[in-house]
Amino acid sequence: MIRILLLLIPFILFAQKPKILLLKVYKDQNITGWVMSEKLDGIRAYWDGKHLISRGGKIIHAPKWFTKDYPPFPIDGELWSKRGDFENVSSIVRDKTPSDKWREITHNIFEVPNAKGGLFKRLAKVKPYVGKYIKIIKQIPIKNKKQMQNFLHQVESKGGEGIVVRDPKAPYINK
DNA sequence: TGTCTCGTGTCGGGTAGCTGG
DNA sequence: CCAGCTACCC
DNA sequence: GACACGAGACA
Repeated sequence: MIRILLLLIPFILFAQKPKILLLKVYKDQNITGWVMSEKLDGIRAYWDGKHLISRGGKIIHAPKWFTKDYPPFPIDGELWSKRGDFENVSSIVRDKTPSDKWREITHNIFEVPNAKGGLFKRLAKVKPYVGKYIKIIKQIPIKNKKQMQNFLHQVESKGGEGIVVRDPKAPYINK
């Protein structure tokens, strides 16, 4: 129906590799008190503390210098460059022998697996590591439905894919 | 019974990688 | 080097 | 990801 996506509260565990949370289509639930962010159209990448792993569990060969300052704990986000550049990002990121084009890429974090507390507290753990390549996706508190619709239209007008809304109080459950 | 939701399966545009000629 | 097919991304 | 279907849940 609508092009808004809702983050699954209890999420699904992937076959073996990454424990990834998936998105559901926004229905019409109470989202007051929730947060929203732009849904970036890039490549999902999970950092397990040592390697970047794709949604399907494949290792993403990033240059040494790209992951040099990554944290020792897991973080999850989207490899992205700019709007409407998915094919390019896909190409860069999936190259087995990484090129200098990785300079264009940023890893936009939206989750910190295994961390305690609500979303903001978890994301705060990443702050010391934010730099040229690691970014934290801005989470905007939702005041009401209208404000959310405005944000969605704003994102779409800029060529964005949609927005993600989620409950910041929900902990990251590790099943 | 009709409607809505959710899980599963298939297909598609596009690129990387492997192999054989 | 190139065509054809598989594997992955969303 | 986009669709198409079918099994369940619900009123």
